[in-house]
Amino acid sequence: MTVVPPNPTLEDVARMAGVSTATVSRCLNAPDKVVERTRVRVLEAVRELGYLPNFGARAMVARRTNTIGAIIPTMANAIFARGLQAFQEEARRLGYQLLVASSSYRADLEEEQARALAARGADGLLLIGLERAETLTAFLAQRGLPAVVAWTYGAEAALPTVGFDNRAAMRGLAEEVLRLGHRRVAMISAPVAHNDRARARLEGLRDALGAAGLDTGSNTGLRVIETRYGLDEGGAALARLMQGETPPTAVLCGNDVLAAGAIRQARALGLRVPEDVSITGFDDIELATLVTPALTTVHVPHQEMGRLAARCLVEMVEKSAQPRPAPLATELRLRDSLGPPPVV
Amino acid sequence: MTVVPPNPTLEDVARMAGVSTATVSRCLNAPDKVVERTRVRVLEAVRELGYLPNFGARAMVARRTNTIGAIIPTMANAIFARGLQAFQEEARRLGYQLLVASSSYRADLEEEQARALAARGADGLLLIGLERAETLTAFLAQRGLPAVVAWTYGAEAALPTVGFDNRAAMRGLAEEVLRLGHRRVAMISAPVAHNDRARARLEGLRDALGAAGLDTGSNTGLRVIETRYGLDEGGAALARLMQGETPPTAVLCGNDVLAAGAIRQARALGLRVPEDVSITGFDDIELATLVTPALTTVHVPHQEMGRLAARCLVEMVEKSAQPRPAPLATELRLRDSLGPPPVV
DNA sequence: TGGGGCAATGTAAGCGCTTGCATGGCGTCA
DNA sequence: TGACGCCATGCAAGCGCTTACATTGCCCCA
Repeated sequence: MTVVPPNPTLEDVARMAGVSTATVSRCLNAPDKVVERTRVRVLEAVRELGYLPNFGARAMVARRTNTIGAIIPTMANAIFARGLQAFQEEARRLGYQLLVASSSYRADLEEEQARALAARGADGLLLIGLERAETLTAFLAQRGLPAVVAWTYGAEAALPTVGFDNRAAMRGLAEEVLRLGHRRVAMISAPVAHNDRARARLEGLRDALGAAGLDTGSNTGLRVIETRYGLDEGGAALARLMQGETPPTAVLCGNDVLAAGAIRQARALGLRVPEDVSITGFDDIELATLVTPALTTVHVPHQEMGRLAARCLVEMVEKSAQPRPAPLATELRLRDSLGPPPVV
Repeated sequence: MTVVPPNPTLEDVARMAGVSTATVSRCLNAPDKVVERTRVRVLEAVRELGYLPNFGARAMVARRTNTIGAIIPTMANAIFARGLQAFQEEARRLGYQLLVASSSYRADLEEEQARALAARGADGLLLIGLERAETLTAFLAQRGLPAVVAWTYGAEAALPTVGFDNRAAMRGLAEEVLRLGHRRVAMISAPVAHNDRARARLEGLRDALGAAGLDTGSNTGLRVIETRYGLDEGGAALARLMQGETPPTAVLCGNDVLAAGAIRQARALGLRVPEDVSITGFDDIELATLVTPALTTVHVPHQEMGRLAARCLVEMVEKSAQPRPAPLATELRLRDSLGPPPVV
C-alpha cells in the first residue's frame, strides 16, 4: 500500500521512483535528457501520486508561466464575451493559459487587476481600449510586461492595438443615414469619459455631420445622450429624445444593446421604426437580428479580433517583437431599422 | 539618482530602506508589528521602486493565495456572464481575486483548467453543473481543494451546490402550459449528455406531462430536439418541429436563446406566436423582453446565485466548512409568447 | 544602579522547483 | 588493457518570500 500525500512534491515523486529530484524535473521538462527506463519509472510515480508541479515554485525559477491575463470591463457584455472566447481558444492553441479579470469600467480596478495578474506571473496582458491610468502604463513599461490593446485601433498608440477604426466605421454609418435624407439626428452614447471607443464613435458621427455642412454643436444641432450600458438605459434615453417639439428622425446608438432598448421603447411609445424614427446600432451582436425591426448596425469581426490579438500578444511575449497589425475592416449591415425620414 | 530595477524584490526594498527583508515583509503583511518611523521609510521605498510582491514566492510559503478560480463552459453565454460578474464582485469584496477559465463544455478541458488553476494556487474553485470527469472529483478530493457547484442544485451532491431546482422549475412552467390546454407539446433542449441542467429541465417537463396522464415517450408523445446553443440553432429546431402533420401547439425551450431563435424562426415561417404556436424559454436573460412577443420564461436569480456562491466558497476556504445552502427560488415570468392552443 | 521584561528588528531556514556543474560508469579506440 | 570521452544522473545553489526564533536596546521598578 502506497501512501499518497495530498500535495505531492517533486521530492515525493523522486523518492517513489528512486531517483533524484533533478531527474524527475528533467523527465517533465526535457524528457529526452533521461533514458527511457528511468523516464517510464518516473512518469509512473507521477501518475500514481497525482503529482502536479507547483506553479509558484516553477514560475519563480523559470521566469515564465505560459499564462496570459486579460482585463475586460465586464463579463456581462456580449461584445467582449465573444471576442474573448476566441482569444482564449487561440491562446490555448499557442500553449497559453488565459486568466480573465474584470475592471467594471474603472481605471483604478483595471490597474489593480493588472498588478494582480502581473504578480501572478502573467507573461502578457490583453487590455481593452486606449484609455487608462498613466500609472498603469508606466508600470507595464517598467516591468517590461508585454500588452496589447484590443477593441480599438490607434496607429500611434503606445501599445500595439488590434481592432478597428471606430470613428471611421461610425462615420460610414452616419453617411448612409444622411444619404437617406435625415437632418435631425441624435445619438445615444455610452459614457465617453474614459472610453475612447465611445468617443471615437461620437466623433465619427460629427465628422459625417460636419462634412454634410450640418451643425454639430451639442446645444443647437446634434443631441447626444450619454447613458450606462443596458436595454432599459437605451430605452429611457430614447424616451427623453422623442419628447421634444422637434424630435430626431434618426437616432444612432453607440452599441446594439442601447439600440435594442431604444427600439423596444419606441414601440412602447407607439412609434413605428423606421417609419416614424430610424434607429441604428453598432457591433452587430446576435441580438441585432432578434429585435423587430432588425437592427441596421456596423458589423465588427469580434472573433477574428480575438484571434489576432492572441497571436499578436504571443509574438510579443516570445519574440519580444512589437507587431503593428493593420486595422480590421468593419462592414455596414443594412437591415430594417433604418429608413428614410418621415415626410412632413 | 536612484536606480530602479525592473522587477524589484524584497531585498531591493530592504536595502533602500536600510532594514532587513523581514521588516519589509512585516510592513506589508502585519504593519502594526513595525514602528511607525520604520514603516514610513519602508513604504516610501516600496512606492519609489514600484515594488510588487512576487506572487509565486509568497504563495509557496504562505500556502494560500487569496485567489479563487472559476471554470465556466463558455464566456459567450449571457447566462453565465451575469452570475459570474456578481460572483467576482462579491469575491473581491471578501478579499479574493477571481481568475476565470473556460472549458468549452468539454469535460477534459474542464479538468485541464482545474489543474491549471490548482497549480496556480487557487484556494477554491467554482464549477458549473454536477456532471464532470471522475478524475476531476478525485483530484479535488485528494488535494483537499474546496469547490462549489453552481447553476444547479443537488441536495446530496458530493460538492456543495448553489443554485435552483431546474427540474421543479421547468415542471412549474410546463404545468402552466398544460393548464392552458396544450396537449401536443415539444421541447427544444440543449444537448443533455454531460449536462445535468439540461437533463433536469427535460425531466421537469416529463414530470408535468406524466402527472397529467400524457404520453412522455420520445417516439410517440413528447418530441424533443437537442441542439447546440445559439439563435440559429433554436430556429432550425423549430422549423423541424413545425413541418410535420400534427405540429406541437407549444414548444418549450431549454433556454431563452433557443426560444428567441425559435420565435424569430416562427415569424419567418409566417406563424403567429402565441396564436399558432406558443413558445417558452428559461433563464429570463435580458433578451427575453426584447423579442416580439416577449418571452414567457422562468426567472433565475443569477446575480444572487453568484453572490451566494462566492460567500459559500469563501466560507469553505476560510473555515473549512461544508455549507449546504438552500436552493434559490425561481419564478415564472408570464409574458406574451405563451397562450392557449389554437382552436381546431 | 542593576536586572527583568518587552517591543522592535534581524537572522536564517525552508517552501518546491530548475539548472549549472560534478560525478561516475560505460563504451571505444589505440 | 588503459586512457579518454560521453551520457545519464546526482548535488546543491538559489529563485523571492514568510516566519520562528535570536538578538538588541530601552524602560521600569526595586
